[in-house]
Amino acid sequence: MQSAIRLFCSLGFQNTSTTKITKDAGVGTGTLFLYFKSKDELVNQLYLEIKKEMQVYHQIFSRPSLSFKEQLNAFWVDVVQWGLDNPDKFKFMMQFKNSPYISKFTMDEVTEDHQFVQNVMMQAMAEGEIINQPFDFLMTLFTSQFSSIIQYLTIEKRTNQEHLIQVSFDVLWNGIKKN
Amino acid sequence: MQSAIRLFCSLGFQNTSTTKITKDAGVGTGTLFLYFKSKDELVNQLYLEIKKEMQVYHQIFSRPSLSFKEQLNAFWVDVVQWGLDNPDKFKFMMQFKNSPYISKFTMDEVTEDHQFVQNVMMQAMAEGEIINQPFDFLMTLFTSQFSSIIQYLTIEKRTNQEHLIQVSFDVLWNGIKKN
DNA sequence: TAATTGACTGAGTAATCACTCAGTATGACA
DNA sequence: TGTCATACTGAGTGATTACTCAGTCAATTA
Repeated sequence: MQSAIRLFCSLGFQNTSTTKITKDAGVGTGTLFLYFKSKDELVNQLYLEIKKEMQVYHQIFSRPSLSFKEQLNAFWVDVVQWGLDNPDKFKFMMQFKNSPYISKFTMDEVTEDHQFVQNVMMQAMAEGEIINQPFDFLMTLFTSQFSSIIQYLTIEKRTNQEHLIQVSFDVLWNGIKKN
Repeated sequence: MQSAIRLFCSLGFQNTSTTKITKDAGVGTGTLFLYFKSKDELVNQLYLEIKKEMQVYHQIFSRPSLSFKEQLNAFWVDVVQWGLDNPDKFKFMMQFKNSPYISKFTMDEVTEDHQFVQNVMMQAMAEGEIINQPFDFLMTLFTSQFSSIIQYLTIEKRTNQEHLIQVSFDVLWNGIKKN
C-alpha cells in the first residue's frame, strides 16, 4: 500500500501498473491480487484507509468552549500540518477527488469528512459571526483555500511555514467574517 | 478537437482512447493521425489553443485608470464568466494542470497566464493596499479560490450566480487587503 | 519422515491501447 | 476517358495492461 501511494502520486492512477507496484514493493506480480481482488479495490482500500486516518485526526478538535474562530483556527492549523506531514497521502486524496475512477464513494465524502467544519460554520452563521451565504458555497471557499495552502507549502519549502499557515487562515476568516 | 475536449472531461485523459474520440467525431480511426502525430500532440494542441483563447480574453482588462481593487474585480467577474460559459474547456485546463501528462509546458503557464494579476497585485502590495506576504503565496490563494468558484457554480446551478461571483471576490479582497 | 497447509510466485492470457498503411472514394485536370 | 492528387478509412500490429493459475517453497502437523 505504501508503494501504491508513492507511485500513484508520482505517476498518477492510470500510469501506475500493478506490476510497477509489486516490483516497487519487492513481491511477485500475483501477490497483490491475494490481498486485493482488483486494482480498483486497492485504490478504494487506500482511500478508505487514509480517510479513516484523517477522521480520527479531525475528532480531536471538538472543543465547544472555544469561539468559532478559535475552533476553526485550531482545526486549520492542525490539519494543514497533517497534510504537510503526509504529503503523499494528501496528494493521493486530491487525485482521488478529481478522478473519474470511482464515483460511489465520492458522494458521502464531503458530508462525512468536513462534518466538524460544517457544524462550526453553521452555528457561526446562525449567530451572525460570518456572512450569510449558501452553506456549500462557503464550504467550497474553505476547502479550496485549505487544500491549496497545503499544496503550496509542500512544494515551496519555507522557514516561516507556521506563520504562513496562520496568515492563510486569517485571510479566510477576514474574508468570511461579518463587517 | 471538440470531441476530444468533451471526452477528456467526462472520462479523463487516460480513459479516453483515440478510437473513442474518432468515433465520437464520426471519422475513421486513422483520420486523427493525419492532423496530430500522436495523442500527446493532440492534448498539447488543445492546451495551447485554449490557452491562447484565454489570453486574448485576459488582455482586455488592462485599465490602469481603475483602482487595484476595481481592476482585479473586473478581471475576476469576467474570467469567472468565461469559465462558466466554457465549462469543458475550463475543466480540461484544470485536468491538464494536475496531470503528469506533459511537463515542459506547465512551467511557463503560471508566468504567462496570470501576468496581469501578478502585475496588479505587485503594485497593490508595493503601495500597501494588500498585505505584505510572499507573492506566489498570494497568487496561490487567488488562483485556488478563483478556480474553485468556477467549479462550484458550474455544478450548482444557481439563479444568483452574478451575486455569488461578486461575493467570492469580496471574500478574497477582504482577506488580502490591509486592515 | 511424510503429509498438509498457506503464503507467494511469475510466465502466460485475453483485452485494450496508440498508431500504421495498403487501399478506397472523390474531384480536378488533360 | 484516363491520370493524378488529396482526404480519408479501418483492419491489422506490436506493446502494454489487469489479472490467472499451476506450481514452488517453507513451516507446521501427524
